[in-house]
Amino acid sequence: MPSIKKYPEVLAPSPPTADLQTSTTRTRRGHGRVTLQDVAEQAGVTAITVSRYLREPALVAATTAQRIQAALSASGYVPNKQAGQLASGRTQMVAAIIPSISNSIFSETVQGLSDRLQASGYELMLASSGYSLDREEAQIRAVLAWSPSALVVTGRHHTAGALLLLKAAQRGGTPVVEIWDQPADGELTNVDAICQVGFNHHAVGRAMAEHLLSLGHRHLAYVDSAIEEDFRAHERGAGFGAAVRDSSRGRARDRATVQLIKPPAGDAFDCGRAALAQLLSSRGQAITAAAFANDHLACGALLEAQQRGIQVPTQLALMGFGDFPISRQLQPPLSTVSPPRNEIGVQAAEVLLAALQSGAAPAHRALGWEMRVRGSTAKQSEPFSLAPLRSP
Amino acid sequence: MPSIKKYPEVLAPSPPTADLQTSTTRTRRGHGRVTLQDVAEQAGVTAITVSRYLREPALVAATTAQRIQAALSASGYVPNKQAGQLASGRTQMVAAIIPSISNSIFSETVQGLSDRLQASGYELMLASSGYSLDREEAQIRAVLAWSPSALVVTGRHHTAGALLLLKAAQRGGTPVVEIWDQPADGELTNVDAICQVGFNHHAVGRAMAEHLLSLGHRHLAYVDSAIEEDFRAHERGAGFGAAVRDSSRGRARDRATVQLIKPPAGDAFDCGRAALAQLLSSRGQAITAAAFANDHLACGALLEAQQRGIQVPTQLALMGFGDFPISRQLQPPLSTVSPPRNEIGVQAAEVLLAALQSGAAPAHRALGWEMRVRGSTAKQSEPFSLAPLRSP
DNA sequence: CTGAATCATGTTACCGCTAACATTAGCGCC
DNA sequence: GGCGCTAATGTTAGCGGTAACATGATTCAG
Repeated sequence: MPSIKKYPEVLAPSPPTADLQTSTTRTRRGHGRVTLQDVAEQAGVTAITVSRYLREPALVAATTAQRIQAALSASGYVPNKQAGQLASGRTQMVAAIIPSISNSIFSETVQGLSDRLQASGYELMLASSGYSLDREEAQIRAVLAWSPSALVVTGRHHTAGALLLLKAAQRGGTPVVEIWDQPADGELTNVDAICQVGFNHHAVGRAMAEHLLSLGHRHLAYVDSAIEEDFRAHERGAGFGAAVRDSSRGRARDRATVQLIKPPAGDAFDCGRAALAQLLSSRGQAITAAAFANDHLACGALLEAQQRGIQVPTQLALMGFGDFPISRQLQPPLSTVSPPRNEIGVQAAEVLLAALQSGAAPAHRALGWEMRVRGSTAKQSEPFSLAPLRSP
Repeated sequence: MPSIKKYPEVLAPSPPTADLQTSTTRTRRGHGRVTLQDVAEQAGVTAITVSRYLREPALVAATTAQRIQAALSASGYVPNKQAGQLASGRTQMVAAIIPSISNSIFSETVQGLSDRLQASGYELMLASSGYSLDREEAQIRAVLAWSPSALVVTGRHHTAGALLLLKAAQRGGTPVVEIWDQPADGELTNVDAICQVGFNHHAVGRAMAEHLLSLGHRHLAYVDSAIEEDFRAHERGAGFGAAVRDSSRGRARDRATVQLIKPPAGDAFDCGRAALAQLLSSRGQAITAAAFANDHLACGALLEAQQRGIQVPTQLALMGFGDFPISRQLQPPLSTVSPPRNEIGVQAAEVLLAALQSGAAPAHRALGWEMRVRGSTAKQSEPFSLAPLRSP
């Protein structure tokens, strides 16, 4: 008596959705889902014809198409991407690894990326590294196992191992793009470098310094991010410092000074508040203007200044980076640099989609940013040296 | 003369990473990646042994394990999840669909979800519906094609089609969880309802009203979200209204009134500012306290009040929802309700992981929230009726 | 009316991995 | 020394699709 081979735990005892009989020839496995085969049987064709109908409807005859369409909707067929991908070697998925999902600066980029990709039929697989390069490497490794169509990583700093993986992926035909960054001036961009969609943070730092210098400030500070691995913030700081030093090159007097302040870790607004205290207690010449690694820090300082009765910008000018919604709401509104948060995501998607279509390597794309000068760094009617900040 | 069948465009002309010869028997396809087979040949075993080593190292002999390990690292093998999933019927991926990625309230939930899932070896596939139920349905359909291990959707409002898909998935053994929501009081929860991890927004609305009523306010307003499909905000409004009306039930005098205000769409802070204007120009009894659909709206109103010289909370008490970082920074700090933003993600992940392990349906989980009473609704020394807001 | 071109569909052989079962070797023990 | 038992590895047959090629039915030029 032939024993009926039993299915491994079939999770759905009831047939899925509609009551078409599952093909009787099934021998061992079968995960209990409606397959192309099932649809094809119902429509009186073979699986490949249904497959064709789904991918290129023009290839099947109109009458067949109708029968297939009917069978499809009757069965509630859901294609199996895994199978399709395995067979075709193509996935319709892009993996992205960002430092933090909850950080608003990246979440808008993810939104742009996701929207643009979905519009072209790609899914997004998201991982966050928590600003750790080691975790980033592990996650690159993990997502590569899904054979993504393309890969998005944040910034141009990676572990050696991660870089190997990225370059190998690139060579293997999986476009890779680094977002939110561009090499600093003078840094060599070698040929097999990874495509970048972003902007030069060093230049942003310079521009911030130049803005403050142009207003007559001579004793400046840059309040860096508390996050060790926020390389982009550090780089803006480096640019800021370089610009200040350059401005005094060859001068005997009226030399500008710059101080780098590193706040303790914690809530960004609170960090900003703490940084203000440090600014006020700076030894030597009193600081009259400060740039911050991001708007939250700057807003914290601005609010703290308000509470301490320090006049902004008269006694102390402040500016941020990021152009967060809150920044223009405060009194005075915060001067800041507006990066193309959403646009970076959209452009990264477009660069990747173009590369996927053409087969060529993705192309760098330098994006613009804007300085938004507002009340917190408004022009002074009086020169600063005449109204110095009295340090407490 | 037997013609050699050519490969379809192989994207990587150079062999991947290491220079082990690809198996010579390959006939047609082959996407040019290192396979288990390749590793197995190098290690002198068959593919299944390598597969076992990777999944359950204890099952292979120590000496074999060493050879396999050597072959693995020499080849730079990256497993093919698609193939593994197709064969095993199991994916290590959870799909989540949220209204908006860039909205900070959800991004923290996604962070919690992602972190917890990754800790258990699951990947996260993310889609955002842009607060549209139709797009949500389309995206549920799309992600189901990836046979996710589990599915996360936001809220308990879905199109009829989406609901069918979700229930079918659930029956098919794919756990589904709705986050950020719980049914309102009295709403029937039928048996095959979908698991929910969140809290009751109606109750939050009630609590907000009760807080304001307990401070002596009698003329209240709820400023709703400008987003049509922010059902949770509407529900808090409904709870708010119900509590106000309940408080006056059976009373002849000193009855409380409530007004629902819908701000125009736009930047949340600006909406809040505009809402303040509406509050001040309300006909009838002057409003002395307002609750907002979220902290951004409330902060906007608070800032606008500051600029108009309206005393908060003396003339007008304000409270928000969400407990965003900025809220406790303003002067006066904003009273608000603190939802378990991150915790919802973590708990959703745990509920799903538990369901996946046990095979049982995921369990509901009601999460707590806290009211944070701060300066913007501080207790009055004088009863409010004696210091009414002079409407302009 | 015939043969080439075209259209619509089918057949076969995989993609890379794993479940289920099969086999082999080694071991202890009466 | 043969038996059962376990440990380690192998064999087979898929998972559910799709690429490449094959085939049969039409169409149409000459």
